[in-house]
Amino acid sequence: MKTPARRGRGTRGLSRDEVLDATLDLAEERGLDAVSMRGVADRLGVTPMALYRYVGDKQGLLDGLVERLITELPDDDPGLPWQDRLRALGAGIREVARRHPQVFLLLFMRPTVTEEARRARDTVQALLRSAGVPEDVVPPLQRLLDTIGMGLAASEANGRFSGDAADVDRVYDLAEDLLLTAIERYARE
Amino acid sequence: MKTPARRGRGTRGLSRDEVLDATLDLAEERGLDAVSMRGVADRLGVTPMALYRYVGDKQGLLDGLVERLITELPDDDPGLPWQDRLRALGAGIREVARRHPQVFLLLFMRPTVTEEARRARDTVQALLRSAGVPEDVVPPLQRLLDTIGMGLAASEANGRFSGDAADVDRVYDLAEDLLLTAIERYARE
DNA sequence: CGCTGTAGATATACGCCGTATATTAACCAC
DNA sequence: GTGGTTAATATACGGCGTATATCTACAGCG
Repeated sequence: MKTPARRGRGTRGLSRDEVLDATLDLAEERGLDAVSMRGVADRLGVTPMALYRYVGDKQGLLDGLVERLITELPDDDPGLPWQDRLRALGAGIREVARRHPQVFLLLFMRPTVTEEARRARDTVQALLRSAGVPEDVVPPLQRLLDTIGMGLAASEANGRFSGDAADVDRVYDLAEDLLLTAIERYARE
Repeated sequence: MKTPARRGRGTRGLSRDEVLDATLDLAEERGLDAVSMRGVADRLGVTPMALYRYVGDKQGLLDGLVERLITELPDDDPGLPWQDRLRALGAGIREVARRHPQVFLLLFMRPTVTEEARRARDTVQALLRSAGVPEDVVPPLQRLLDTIGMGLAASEANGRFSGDAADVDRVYDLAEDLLLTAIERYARE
């Protein structure tokens, strides 16, 4: 047995998924500031430079993190009434933001280009269509919806809403009310 | 003349305002990543350690930056109709975000505690009151307003809205429409 | 005027970061 | 086996935040 450790020199054993798993764990445990090439590599029992093959560079690592965040969102169930689907989506976003407060902010910095992001966008647009929103309003309204959901979740998770939990809930209730009536109004026209 | 340079060793010549001015300039010219203790110090012709007396540490520097961002918002004119005041505020936020895209994201990470932030919050609340929004709805609605404005501005300035300018404008129009009718609805009750 | 305490700056150094470059070791096809 | 390729390591560089120690110009006081 020449390779006592799990991975020898030229052995292919690492993978992009493994790297991102470790990164997400690290971010959850010790915050985004603790996410460094060296930190992730240590957690994998590997040299920092080994990561570059799989994520390109540090920015690529963060992009991968964002990608993962989106996949943590709950699946949409098109069978439900659109109101319930909207609420479920909101709750999902809120939970993801709570789990990864600082990482969540990265969502504001990247355009919707990855496959996962596209899928999430299409989900919301399908939801709006099934609510009866006319086609030309769907794209901008989807963007507005995204922004409000992400903005609220980011604010709460990062402590910008400093009051007690009940106050924060009121803001969410208000947003929900506002959005539901807006969608209904556009659907009626 | 023993002190050829403007600031000799023990001369008191630096100030917190001077430091933050230089920081904001640097951030605008070369982005947030270029904002480092060394970078700011260089721009002031000073040693990095000299900054610590005025801003505490790097986080304090960034907090000061956020504070400055808020003061860049346009002044509110209570004489105007509340609809116009709301639009002016939105345009102001949008412009600040455009000028300092990355710095703007820091707003999501800090609670509303500084004097400047409090003033901005009170402005929005006063606006809502003068629109006739009942007292118990004012605080949560103000938070929602803030979040939507900041979320849209942050998204646009950081490139999350990838489409052309007309598409982005449509989102803002939609938000404005949505908020105006919502405020009117709450004011009527 | 000289003395001294102190405030405001510098000098130096440490450990961490991202990553460019060069090297090495395991595997594959022939 | 042997050569080429792939996936890892080793090393090094410049920049970062900042702890610590030092220095120096001034203020207050006799």
